[in-house]
Amino acid sequence: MTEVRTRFAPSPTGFQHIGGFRTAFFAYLLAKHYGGKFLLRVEDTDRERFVPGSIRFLIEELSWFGIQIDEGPTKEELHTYGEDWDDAPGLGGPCGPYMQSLRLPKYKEAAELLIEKGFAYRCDCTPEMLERERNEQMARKELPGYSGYCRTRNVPADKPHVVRFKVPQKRTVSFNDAIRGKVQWDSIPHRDTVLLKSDGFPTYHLAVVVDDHDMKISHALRGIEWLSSTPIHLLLYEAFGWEPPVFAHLPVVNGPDGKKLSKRNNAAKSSDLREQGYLAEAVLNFVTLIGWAPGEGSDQEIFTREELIQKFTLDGINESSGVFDPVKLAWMNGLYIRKLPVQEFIERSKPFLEKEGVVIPEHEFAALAPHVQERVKVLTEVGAMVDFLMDRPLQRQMDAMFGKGVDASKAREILTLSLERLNTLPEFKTEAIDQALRAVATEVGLKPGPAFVALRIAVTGKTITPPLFESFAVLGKDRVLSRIRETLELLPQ
RNA sequence: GGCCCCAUCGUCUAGUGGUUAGGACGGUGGCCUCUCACGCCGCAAACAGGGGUUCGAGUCCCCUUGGGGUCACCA
Repeated sequence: MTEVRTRFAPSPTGFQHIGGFRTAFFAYLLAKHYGGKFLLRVEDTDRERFVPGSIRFLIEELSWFGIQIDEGPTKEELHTYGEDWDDAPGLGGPCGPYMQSLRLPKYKEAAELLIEKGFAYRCDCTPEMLERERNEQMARKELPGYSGYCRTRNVPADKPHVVRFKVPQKRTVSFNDAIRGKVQWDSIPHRDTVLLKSDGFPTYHLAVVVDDHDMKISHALRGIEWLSSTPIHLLLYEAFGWEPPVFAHLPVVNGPDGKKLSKRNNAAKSSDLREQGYLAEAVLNFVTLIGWAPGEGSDQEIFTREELIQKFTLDGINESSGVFDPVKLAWMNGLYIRKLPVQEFIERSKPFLEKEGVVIPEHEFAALAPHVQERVKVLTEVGAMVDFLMDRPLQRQMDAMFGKGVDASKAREILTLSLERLNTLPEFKTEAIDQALRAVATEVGLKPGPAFVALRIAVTGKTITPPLFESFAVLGKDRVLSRIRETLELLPQ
């Protein structure tokens, strides 16, 4: 088998949503599975839709996911677009440039070749003429499309023109899709389509065929929306006399509302996920599982990147569309957070704490980290879990203190007794606090649960916190006692 | 509308002619328990419909229905 080479070929028209990245993951995983190469090619053939910053976004996100690009735009190529930033990677490779706007001569040459061979022709029909033609066709209830008026007119090269592909009307075309099996058309559902635009830029059809061939792409993975233009591409390969790659048309990823993922959909943007405290490895794992499964009766769903590479093959890809379920992602993210070594959990949490203004001594956070780790699904939840460690006035949820046999006077009793017992503790450590407080509960005639509600709120202000005794131990005797005293003042008589 | 793709619990999926249709998320009941989580145990929940083929269909074929895509000098 020749080298497996796949590419992710986005157009820089804005941010990529999670569905776009899944395409990249699949291409990457496939290449790596077979020990091949994964390339990034920028399909910037539409100058009007170009959005500055989108290439940078793409490369940085891929890097966040830990995906190494083997070949792609060089720093100079990026620079051409003002997409250079300080640590832009210098990708490059033997098949460059990797930005289509920098490959214009290649497309022109290819178009000329096709004209010479009689597979294409120049056309100088104006947009107005085409529009009129289309309207007439619609009026006659015909399928709209170019009539082929210029096929035999021999439009000279020095006049403004486009180059059109001479699409044979009566032809059977079929190919073997790696995911769907044989797909066949008994006639070509396209008219003479444009290959080279009048501004000298290629259309997608020409560019993708020329580049995939030029870059020796072995497997072309793309969204299923491309399936219906595959006949054009196949015909183009035939006209050039080139061997087409293996095509794999991927199923769609929909949002939770069942509609195609878009900017409107929540949680569709990878950089948002990062800011929301999701881990790259969890997102990679989860997103790969939309439309792919290991098969063979396996029900494994937690995979390291290496396992993914090892198990990923095209026949594990589904043919039907899937839904991106943020709820399950959150679950999986929680799983990944819990699997993190504590120290790494601490490190990864830091930026989030900082951003939320939760400033606490590292050793205090570290002491509670193991408990926090199993209580959060996303890193943005860490702050609220430990901010009671900050030295600032507490906002206490006083009303939550009452109920289940606890009224104001009972609360006072609990707090007063706790104050006394904690104060006389020889060692302010978890175990000792545990014993002392349980004894208090017993003495006031309450079960630990209800009794500790008052203490929890008194000392942390909240109803939901890491384990109580550990939290007290970290806070230290002075802070705990003074917070209890403060609360005593707040209690109604 | 023509052409093409798709169809298993709410969701992600396993299944490749013979299964009590399995797992996971979510839901729900319980255990554990200082709150919240974690963990563990249980329950509910699916083969879109109709025809074939076959001794036997979730699995193969056809039709219907329902989704989706595509028919540009956008990708």
